[in-house]
Amino acid sequence: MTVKPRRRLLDREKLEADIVAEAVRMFAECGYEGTAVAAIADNAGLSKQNLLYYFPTKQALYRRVLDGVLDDWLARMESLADAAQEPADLLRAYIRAKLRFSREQPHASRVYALEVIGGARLYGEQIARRVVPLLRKDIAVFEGWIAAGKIGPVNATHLLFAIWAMTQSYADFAAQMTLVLGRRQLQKRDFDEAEETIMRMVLAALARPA
Amino acid sequence: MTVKPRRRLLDREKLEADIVAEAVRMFAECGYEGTAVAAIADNAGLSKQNLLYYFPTKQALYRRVLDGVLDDWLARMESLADAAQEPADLLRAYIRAKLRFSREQPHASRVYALEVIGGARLYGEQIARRVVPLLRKDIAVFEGWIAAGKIGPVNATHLLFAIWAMTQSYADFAAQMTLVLGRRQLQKRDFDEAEETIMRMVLAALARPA
DNA sequence: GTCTATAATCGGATAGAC
DNA sequence: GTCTATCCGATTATAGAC
Repeated sequence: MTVKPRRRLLDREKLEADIVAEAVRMFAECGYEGTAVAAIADNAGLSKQNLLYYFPTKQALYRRVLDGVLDDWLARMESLADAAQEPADLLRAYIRAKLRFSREQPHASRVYALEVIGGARLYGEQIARRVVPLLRKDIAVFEGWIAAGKIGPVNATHLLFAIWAMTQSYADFAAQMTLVLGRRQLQKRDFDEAEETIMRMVLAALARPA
Repeated sequence: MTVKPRRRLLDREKLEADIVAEAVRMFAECGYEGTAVAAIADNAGLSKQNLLYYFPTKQALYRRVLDGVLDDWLARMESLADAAQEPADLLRAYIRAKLRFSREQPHASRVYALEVIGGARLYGEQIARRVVPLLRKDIAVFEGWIAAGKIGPVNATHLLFAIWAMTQSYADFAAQMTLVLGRRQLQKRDFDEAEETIMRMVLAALARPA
């Protein structure tokens, strides 16, 4: 009596997860309007009509995709800000986590970027609710360090924008980077070198004036 | 005999420029697939059929838009790399020019970013032909400085990626930045602070080891 | 839950008169 | 060059049988 519904629930969750995974990939590659629900369904192995049974509208699926993107990203990042570590250690962990997300979930990064570039019309409220407070908190942490004299008087807001931009671009601009590097795709080595270069820039910028 | 055609040519150029300007705005806000030719035509003050007389297909218009984006951007940037200035001066001019482009032509920046994020399917060849050689040349300039001992041994490729990412993001991620800053749109002051912060990071990273 | 069928609309593109 | 009219494929979404 309780076993069967539980079993079915898991099946359904698995199916929905498959659909969402395929939707992430397609929205990232073709954009929201450029992606046909039928194409997502095909690649996920079910009919368009059946997909629309699980997700009543394309917008609902899209929101669900972005929910998942934020869930994953926030789970990786939230644990960082409240640690009472040294600035250099915390920043390395932060940059490493964000770069790792760009490497492991490039489609997720790109779907988010596409939404923001388009003015966050469909998902701006969630960004304001879930992302912005976190960014503000990070900025406050930086400013706390400055006030405590742990780092030099850098502009905390733009420092965070810079870290975000540099790490994000290894997902969003990978196509251009591979052209410059002459590779088919970015390698682990590229991300290691990115981390080192970004860390060098950030740490150097934080130095206290002599 | 020569006057009339000349006059008409100018009219046509002006009309096409208007169409392209409107197309840039719409492609940036809605993406390629999300933009209807009819909407561009409406906003430019002519009929869809008439627009398709000037630009035979939507793709042709899109390519023309990106041609214009690159023309503008390259004209602003190309003059920088061959100057035999000091690294710090040249980098400030470079970062300033790129930030200025993000500020004055945010739509152009975003159309380009959308194309790259989508894998540069429609315009990759042109990027490979017109952009990549320039980026490689910039990287070579950095490496020349390192070899000459003018700057420390930074990774030139990733340094350029970082500069590109940081400056580009003030167009592409403006929607998120305004949410964080609590402003309706980015101000000149924000770009000044961005320039200062980015310059600080880049210059600090270039310092020779003691 | 899955299938067949279909509604309803929109999009890019063309034909041909003026 | 511009207009009216129209084609035709694709797309989201729904109805209803099984």
